[in-house]
Amino acid sequence: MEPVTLKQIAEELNISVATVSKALKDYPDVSKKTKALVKELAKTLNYKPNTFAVNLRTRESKTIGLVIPVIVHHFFSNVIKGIVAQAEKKGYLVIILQSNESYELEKKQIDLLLNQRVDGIMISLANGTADFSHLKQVLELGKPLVMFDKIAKIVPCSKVVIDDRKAAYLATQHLIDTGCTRIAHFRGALLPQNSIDRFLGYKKALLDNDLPYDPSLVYICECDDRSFEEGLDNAKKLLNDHDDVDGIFINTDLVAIGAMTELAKQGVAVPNDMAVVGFSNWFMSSVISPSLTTINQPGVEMGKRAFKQLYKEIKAIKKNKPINPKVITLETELIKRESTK
Amino acid sequence: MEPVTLKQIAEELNISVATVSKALKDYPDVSKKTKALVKELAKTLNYKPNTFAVNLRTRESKTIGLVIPVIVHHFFSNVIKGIVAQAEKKGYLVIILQSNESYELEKKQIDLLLNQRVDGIMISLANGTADFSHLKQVLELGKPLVMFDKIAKIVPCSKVVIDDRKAAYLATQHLIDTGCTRIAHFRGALLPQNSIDRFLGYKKALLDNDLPYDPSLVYICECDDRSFEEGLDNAKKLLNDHDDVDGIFINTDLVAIGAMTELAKQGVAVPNDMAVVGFSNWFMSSVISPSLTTINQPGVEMGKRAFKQLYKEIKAIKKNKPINPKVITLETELIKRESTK
DNA sequence: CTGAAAGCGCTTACAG
DNA sequence: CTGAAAGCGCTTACAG
Repeated sequence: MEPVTLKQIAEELNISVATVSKALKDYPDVSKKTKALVKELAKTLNYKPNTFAVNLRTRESKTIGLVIPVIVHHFFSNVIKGIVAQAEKKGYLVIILQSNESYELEKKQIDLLLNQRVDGIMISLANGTADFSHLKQVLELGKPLVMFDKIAKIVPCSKVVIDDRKAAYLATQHLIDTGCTRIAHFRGALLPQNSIDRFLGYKKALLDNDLPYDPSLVYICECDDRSFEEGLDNAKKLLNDHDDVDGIFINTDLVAIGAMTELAKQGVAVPNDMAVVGFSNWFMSSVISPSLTTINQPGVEMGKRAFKQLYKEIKAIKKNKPINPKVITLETELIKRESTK
Repeated sequence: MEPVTLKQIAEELNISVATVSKALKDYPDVSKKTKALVKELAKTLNYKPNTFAVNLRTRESKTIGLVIPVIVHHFFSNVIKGIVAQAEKKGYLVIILQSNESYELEKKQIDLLLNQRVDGIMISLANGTADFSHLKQVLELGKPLVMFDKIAKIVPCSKVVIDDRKAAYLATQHLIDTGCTRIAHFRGALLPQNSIDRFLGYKKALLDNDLPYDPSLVYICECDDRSFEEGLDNAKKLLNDHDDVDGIFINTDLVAIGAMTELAKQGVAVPNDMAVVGFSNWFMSSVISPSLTTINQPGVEMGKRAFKQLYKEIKAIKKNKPINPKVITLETELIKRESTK
C-alpha cells in the first residue's frame, strides 16, 4: 500500500499541490472552504506527510541523538527515560547508541549521528575518552551538544551535572561523623571528571577533619559491566592489605553492593566493623540487607533538564541566535540507611 | 558551516553530479582516475551524503523504531542493549519510545514511528493493550513488525518469546519438589499473554501433581513502576488471608523482592516457612539475602534475535519477496538459590 | 484566495 | 566512461 501524497489529494480536488500543502498547515491565505475540503480528504485517505521530503526541505529531522556508556544501568536508564519522555513532549524522537565505555565506539557513534543529521546530540562520556575533537566537531558544525553526568570541562557546550565533589564530601563527612577514622575509597576510572571530583571530595573531607590522606587506601574500579565483581575484588584486596580500616566510600552503588557481599562472606559486620557509603542510589540499594547508605542522584530529572537545554539551543540556532552554554547543577542528598551507624 | 554537497565536488572537479555520485559508490562504470579524484576531494572536504535526500530517493531511512513498556527495568534494558548493538552492526539506528504500559501512548507512538517512516518496528506490548488495530496497520502498510516478550498471538507477525508456560511449570514444579504443598501465585496483569501463560503453567503443575488449584491463592500485580510495592502489598494480603501457604511463584523478580521484604518484616522465614520463586533473573536477585530462586530470561539475546528477524524482513520487502512470519522461542532455565529449599 | 515555479540533495535509467 | 534529465515529495517566495 503506497502512502498518499499531496499530489494525489490535489488531483482529486482539482487544486494545486501548493494549496493543499498550505491548507494542511493552516496558512491564513487559504479559504476556509478549501481548508475544510483538503483536511477532510487528507483524513479519509490517511495522509501522512513524507518526513524524508519534509526533512530535506526544512533541513531538520526532529530527531536527536543520545550516546550513553551503558544502557543496563540504574542511573543511565533513568536518564534515558527522562530524555525520551521530555523529547516526545516536544515532538522529538531519540536515537540511542551505547558506547560501552569505549572511546573508539563513541567517536564512531558521534559520526553516525552527524551523518544522520540529527538536530542535536546528548552525551555522557565513555571512561576511555581523553580526546574531545569528535565533540568539538559537533559544535563546529553548529549542532547543539549537551553533556551530562560524565562531562569534559574543556568542551564549551552546555552541561547538566551534580556537584560530585560536594556530594562525595558529604558522604565522607557522614562516615567521619558516625565514628570512622580510617576511611578507604573505591574510586571510579582515572579519566572521568566525576570520579576525579568524587575522589577530591573524599580527600578534602579527610583533610578538613585532620585525618591523614593515605593513597594506599584508594582503589580503582572501571565501573563498567563488571562493577559488582570489582566491588568483590577491591574488598578482598582491602581486607588483605589493611586491618584497621573502618569505613569505605564507594564511587557507585553497584560496586558497593559487590563490596558488601565480600564483606559478608568474610564475616566483616556492616556497619559495626566496616561502614559503607555508596553513590547514586540504585533501587536495589534499598532492598539489600543491610541497606546501603548512599547519595541520591536524580537521573530522570537530569535527562529532562538536559533535553530542555538542548531544545532551547535547537530553537536558538534555528533563529540564528547565538547559544549561551549553560552549566546546570542538580541537587543531591545523602540517604542514610543501615550500612552506616 | 554548511555541509558539502555533491554539486560542490562536481563543480570543483568540472565533472557532473551524476559521476560524482557514482564514483563515491564505486559504480563499475566510472574510471579509476575519476574515482580516485572524487574520493580524495570528498575526504578532504569531509563530505557526508545528506541523509534526508538519500532517504527521499531510496525510500528507506536505515532507522527502526522500538516501543517498550518500561526503560528502567532489568529485563527490558537488556533487550534494548541487544537490539541497539545488533542494529548498529547492520548500519541501523534505533528510535526508542516508552509506552509506560499505556495502550493510548503505545498507539500514538506507533503512529509517530510510522510518520517517521522507519524501516521496521519492534514492540513489546503495554499491559493495557487489548486492541491490536494499530499493529495490524503497520503490517498493512507493508512495514515489518516484530513483537517480543509481551506479544499478541493474534497479530500475524514475527515474534521472539520464551515458553512462559513451560518455564512457569518448571518453577512451580521446583516448589513442589522441594516440599511445598500449598502454593500461591502472584500473577501479572490480566491481558498480557506472558502473564496468562505463566499462570497456566503454574496451574498445570499443580494439577499434574494432584494439588488442588485454589483461585484465592492467585494475586494480581500490574508489574509496572510500582512492582516492588505490589510485592509488599500482595504478601501482606496473602499472610492476612491464609496461614497455610508454604510457597509462592511470582511473575517477576522485582515483585518477588518486594514480597520477600514484607515476609522478612513479618518474621516469616524464607525458605523454611515460605519458599519463593521469581521470574526473569534480575541482577539484584543474586545479591539480596536470601538470594532469589528464579527463571533466567535471556534479554540481550532476545533483543538480538528480534532485530535479526526484523532485518531479514526488511531485506525481503526490499526485494519484493513475501515475509514468512516466524515465532522464535528462546530457552530459559531455573536458577536455584536460597529462597527455595 | 490560488497556483506556477524553483529548489532541497540525492539516485538512476538512459543516451551518447 | 561521462553527463543530461527526471524525479523522490515536500515548502515557500512570488505572481496574479
